[in-house]
Amino acid sequence: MESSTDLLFKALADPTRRALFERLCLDGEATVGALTAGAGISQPAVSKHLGVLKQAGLVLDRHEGRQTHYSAQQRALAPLVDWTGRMNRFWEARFDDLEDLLKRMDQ
Amino acid sequence: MESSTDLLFKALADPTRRALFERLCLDGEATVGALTAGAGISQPAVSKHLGVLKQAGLVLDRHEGRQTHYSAQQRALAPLVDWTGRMNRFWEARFDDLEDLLKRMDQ
DNA sequence: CATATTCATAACTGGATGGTTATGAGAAAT
DNA sequence: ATTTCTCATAACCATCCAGTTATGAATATG
Repeated sequence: MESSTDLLFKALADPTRRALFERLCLDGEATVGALTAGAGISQPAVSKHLGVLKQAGLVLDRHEGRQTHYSAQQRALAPLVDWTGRMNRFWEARFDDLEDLLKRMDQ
Repeated sequence: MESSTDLLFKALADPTRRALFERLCLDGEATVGALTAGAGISQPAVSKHLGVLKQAGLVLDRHEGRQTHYSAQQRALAPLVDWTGRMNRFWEARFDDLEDLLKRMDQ
């Protein structure tokens, strides 16, 4: 079983995939053809990347005639934001402890 | 050439590596032996993971006698936080635009 | 000095992964 | 109906990667 957080990190680990997601964030919805034009790789490769992003919940697809429009689903980044927050909270906590210690030493 | 952001994402993509980093964040400094005890994999595997984390700037190592102490360097998460921020800003911006539009329509 | 401990590195292996070309499915156009 | 267009999937390949065992380097211990 693979956790959804794991899927998320793995999906974003590939730079080509991140670039696709970034473009969708910046420019909004785009077709596979449009995305392929700027990606520097073949259309099937782009489709596969989009499949991975979709599985991670990072993009949505919408079928319109013979083309598929993909769009970013920024909400899917939430677990990543939460995780970094948790990791940093401990840092801040330890920082606060240090401050407390210094304060107590000052008295 | 591999960007430092890329190194960061790739380093965190592996669940074993994330677990090691999380442990260092939670419990602070630890030796390779201690980390190996809880990792469920061989010591060389742990050492390799720590090497990857170190290269990504996520951990620091301190040699003391014959043991090496590793500690989390939470600051290294900054680019990740920035990136998620940038990706979400556009979402918020578009959200703000929608709010503006609704406001203007309301007048 | 000899031995034990702790970690890092080397060499290897199986499986995942990112790319390719070929092809098929479905919708539009002629 | 045939052709064209857009995308997804299949099959394949090279490379990367996470794990292993074996071993060496450096430090502590007897």
